[in-house]
Amino acid sequence: MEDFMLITRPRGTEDILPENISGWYLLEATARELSYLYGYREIRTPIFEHTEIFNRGVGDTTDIVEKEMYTFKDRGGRELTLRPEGTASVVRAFLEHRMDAQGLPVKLFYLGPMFRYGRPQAGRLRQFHQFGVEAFGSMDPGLDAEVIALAMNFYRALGLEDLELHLNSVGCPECRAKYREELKGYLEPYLKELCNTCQGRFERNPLRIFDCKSSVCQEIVAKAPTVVLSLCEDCSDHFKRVQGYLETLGIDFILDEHLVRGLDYYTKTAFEIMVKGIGAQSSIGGGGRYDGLVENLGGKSVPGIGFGLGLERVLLTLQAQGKDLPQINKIEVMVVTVGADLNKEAVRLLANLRAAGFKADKDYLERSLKAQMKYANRCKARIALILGEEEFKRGKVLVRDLETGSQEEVPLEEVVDFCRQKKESGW
RNA sequence: GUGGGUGUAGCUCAGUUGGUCAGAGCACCAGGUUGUGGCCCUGGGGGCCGUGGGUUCGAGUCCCAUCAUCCACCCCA
Repeated sequence: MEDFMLITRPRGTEDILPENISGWYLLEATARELSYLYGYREIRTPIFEHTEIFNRGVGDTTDIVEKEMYTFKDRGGRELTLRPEGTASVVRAFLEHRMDAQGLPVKLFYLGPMFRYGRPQAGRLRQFHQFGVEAFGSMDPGLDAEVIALAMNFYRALGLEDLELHLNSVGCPECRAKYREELKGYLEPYLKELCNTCQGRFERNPLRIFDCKSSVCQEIVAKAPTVVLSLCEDCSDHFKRVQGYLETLGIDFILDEHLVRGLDYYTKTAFEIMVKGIGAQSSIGGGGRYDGLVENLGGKSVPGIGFGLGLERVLLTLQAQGKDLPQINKIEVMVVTVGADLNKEAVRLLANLRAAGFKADKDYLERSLKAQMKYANRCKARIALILGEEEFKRGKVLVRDLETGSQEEVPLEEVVDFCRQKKESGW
């Protein structure tokens, strides 16, 4: 192993440093609060699963499965994969624990790291984090709307602006198969004009040609028949009712007939939330219905719907839109000593402050008063409690307000209360 | 997997056609103020100039490779 590897993080991973942690606390807290508000309960599944779960769940013709998974054998020879997304694992857990036996629907949410191997760029990492929800057991289009509303409210709670909700229906296996043939029929005459990748997609997954960014393909596909027109009655009705519920909830959406999600399991409702300003990546979340997935993974036929959204991209968007995040790592009170050895007193006072709920600290480098004050300033402390020889002999402590610069003597035994009062009255 | 840009101090970056080129600002530490932070002044510690080869009397500078990083394609969150 090269030396540099010892202190270099693996490509496409990030250290989240103390100065950047506030945003994560905010996202995680918002996700949890909102989920519970909507009746979703948290589930934590392993970070790796049997590879087969993803092959079967996500679909083995998808890019994710074909070339983006971290797959390895453990010492017992098991084929394992670091999860590239959340849904397959949650469905597996749903089945393994017979969660349907407790009555449907089952509404779950998760928060955690996902892994996909690809060239890193703005908004794309090999280890990234998602917040997602999954709801099992109901075909009600109202549930589709609820899931979408939850996602949109997450962004709104954080103050994000200029989001676009793209909505489509990819139909059920029956009408999709029918549509697939229709689309192929339309594309056939243009086959040679399509870009190389799309020529390959023609047989395997012609719907994905809609996603192609080549202008030639876009032009051809622009006049292609759309999924929506070939939806069966059930799917078409479902789609209309989802839209009706969204309108009821006051959620704007853009009908996007070209929206095709990259995971194979979606049926009927598919959606994606787009935003500008975070580089070439514009999708900060997406999801849809997956009525066949549970059965596919060996369970009974239980419908499901969910979303997954990328927390790094949400953070990038917050930054791009100039939202500042609350600082949670400020020290409130710094205990400072000067003169004779008052360290024991300082330690005692510090303990009392902390017991009273103050974020408090002291110097441990035997630094000068000046250096200690500087440190207090750097820690953004509001108050410096200065223990000086002379005051201490009289049983007093100097309380210095580092923001206003005012300073007064307070009896040692009253100083914690004094700080509390200052804090309660807004310092 | 493909393409392009960039790697010099903890950070942001200067460094002229190869010849004091080891630099600045910020940050850090100390002093000015022998008991008081922020502003100011003075000083200090810190660099295998990403790594390995090559060209040359001489390479931070040119060439090759490699790694890392950023951006884009691809794909998606």
